[in-house]
Amino acid sequence: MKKKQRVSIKDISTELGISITTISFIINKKAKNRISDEVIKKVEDYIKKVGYKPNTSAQTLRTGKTKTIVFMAEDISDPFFSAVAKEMEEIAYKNGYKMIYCSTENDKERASELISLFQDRQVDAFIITPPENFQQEIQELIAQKNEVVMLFDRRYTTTDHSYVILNNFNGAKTAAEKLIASGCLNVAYVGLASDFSCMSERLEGYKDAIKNHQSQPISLLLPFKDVKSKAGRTQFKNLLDQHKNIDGILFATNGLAINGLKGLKELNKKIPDELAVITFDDRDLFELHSPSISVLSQPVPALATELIKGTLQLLKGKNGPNETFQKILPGKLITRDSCNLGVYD
Amino acid sequence: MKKKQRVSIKDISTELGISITTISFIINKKAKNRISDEVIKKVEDYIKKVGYKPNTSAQTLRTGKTKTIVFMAEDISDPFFSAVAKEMEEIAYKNGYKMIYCSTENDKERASELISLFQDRQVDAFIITPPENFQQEIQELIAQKNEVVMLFDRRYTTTDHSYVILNNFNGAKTAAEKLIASGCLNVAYVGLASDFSCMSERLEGYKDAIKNHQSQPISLLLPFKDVKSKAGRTQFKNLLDQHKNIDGILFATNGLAINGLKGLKELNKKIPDELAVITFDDRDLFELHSPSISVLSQPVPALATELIKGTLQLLKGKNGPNETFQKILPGKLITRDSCNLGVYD
DNA sequence: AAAGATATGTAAAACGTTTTACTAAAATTT
DNA sequence: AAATTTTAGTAAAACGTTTTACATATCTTT
Repeated sequence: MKKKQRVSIKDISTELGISITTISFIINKKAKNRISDEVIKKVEDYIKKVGYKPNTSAQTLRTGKTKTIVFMAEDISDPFFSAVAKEMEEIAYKNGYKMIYCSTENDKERASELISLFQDRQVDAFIITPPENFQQEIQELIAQKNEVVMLFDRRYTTTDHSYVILNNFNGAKTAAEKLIASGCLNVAYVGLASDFSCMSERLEGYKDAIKNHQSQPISLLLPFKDVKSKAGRTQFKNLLDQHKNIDGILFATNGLAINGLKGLKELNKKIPDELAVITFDDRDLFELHSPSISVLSQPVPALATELIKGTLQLLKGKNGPNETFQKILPGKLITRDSCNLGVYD
Repeated sequence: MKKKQRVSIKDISTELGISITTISFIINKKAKNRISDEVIKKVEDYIKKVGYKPNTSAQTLRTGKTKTIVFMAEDISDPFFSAVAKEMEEIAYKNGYKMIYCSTENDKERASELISLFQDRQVDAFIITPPENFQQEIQELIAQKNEVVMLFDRRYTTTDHSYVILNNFNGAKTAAEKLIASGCLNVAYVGLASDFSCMSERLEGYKDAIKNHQSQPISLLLPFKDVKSKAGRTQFKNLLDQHKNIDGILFATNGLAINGLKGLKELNKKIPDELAVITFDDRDLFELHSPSISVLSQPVPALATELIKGTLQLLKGKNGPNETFQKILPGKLITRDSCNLGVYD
């Protein structure tokens, strides 16, 4: 019923007999040394009283800024990304920014379309987990300098840009070393066939950990499309078949681990007696699994905080348009029953 | 480097020597019987050529419409809600709408703040899973008629409004009947102490299923804050302790089930031999669990499609501002190992 | 051929801000 | 007391649309 009429600066102006300019200055904290304290107080009180809120579209139209940050995740319904999204949203709002989420599905075309769409909508910043083979597009996006660009989860070593990522090398190394320490003699690595930095870094971390412990690395790199597929599971089982001596597995993502665990269940493999397991990315599934699965967990709150704080800092742009923000955060090994081999020695 | 300059209607106007008005009419498909086909084609071709996209803020400023839909979920990082969100986003974009997500955390204050915030931002529609004790606020929101309001997952039977929900009664009944059919003699219900319609409907469905099979219903209703807590788990264990004869459990939400399964693990209860289990809401965790857990799964794609289609329909507003959109969709029982008691008879 | 109808188009106001360039009065300096 | 600076404030343009009200030319009817 009561369609309440929004009050505009003009309304305040006529009501108080003060010019629009003056009021705008006061609202935007540009009134110091320009407007008397008396008038400032009068206006501020009135604004509070009537609950005035500036019209966002008018502000955007005038300034070209939308106060909007886009988070383009690989898949926003993935618990890892959605948890990060949720944390960021909180901080963004407190700083007067709204966030929009979307998913690339690791699809180049889709990602390009989304970027173009959001550029039309004049967003101020992109936080992106780029799909594969996307370096060129990211470079162009950065070069245009229309928006702040922050990469997440993946970075390019041959381009200078802002990013927040996990210390993937150390994480993988720690996890693989844990498997070795638990008594594994032949640790295999199951990862993604991908140009993502995080994937090569994890593989390198694994290799570094095992180099003095087993004759050669054993790895399976699946294409993205097979992470959750039966075909992927078959390839995984084949690996175990070809290398009967494998007694430990490091999964590079939670998706790979879930599919892998399904495969192990189908093969009736006993964890950890026959095979110890550690995976990247914690999920409550892993805690509840029988046996519970050890994980290299990503520090979600810290990642989210750094991401959004870094982005906001770049948006303020105090250090010029070429400033970058780069953070590499350590993961944390959570030991559960899936790698307790040593216990049974 | 190449900051490409956005082209405006005015640019097109001066370039083509055609008035702004005419061009606007053509863009908005209001040119029929007003402008010659020749001019229409000329303008449309030019627009395509230069890739003109209207400035959203200017449109909003002029029309008061933002082409934005807010999805206020209980927790957007919950797999169920984020899956629904993702599906809706897709369709919304295709229809020229963008979506914003946020989480109420089942907190009244927070929900009110969010609504107020988004009203300031002039969003066009709210899709809401209301927190508890929020009926009054929802009623007021609807009465203001400034935005389209669509409820999800919960509804109020004493207010006329739009909603899309699961057929909770039938779902709970089907699940409980399955437990009975599997040989359970004493089925307990673990739910939420809540004024949510879905919760009372599920409880009723359970009661209806068991009324001719066991002397009396056994139920535990936990407060929202204890769903994931240790305290909740303790209460659950106490229930089992007080009713030694319980041989089947129906969990009303996946959160309750996860915590409950942890409790059962701590008690070393054998599923399904000692205790059969079914829960609402499928998650890959349940498939992977040992034994795999039977679920009453919600039809996520259908729910999402109905939600967004309904909202878009109301936004078009062909049938006046008092039109409502109400859909109740059936769930699907997915039978897995956790209720295969009968097999062992 | 005059009157009316139709086809084709445009001028200008409005949406609500921000910001540049200005004015007028008061205070300070010379 | 004149010149200068400071203080306190404002007018008006601009951002890019949509839409109302109007204008002109052409066609149709009488």
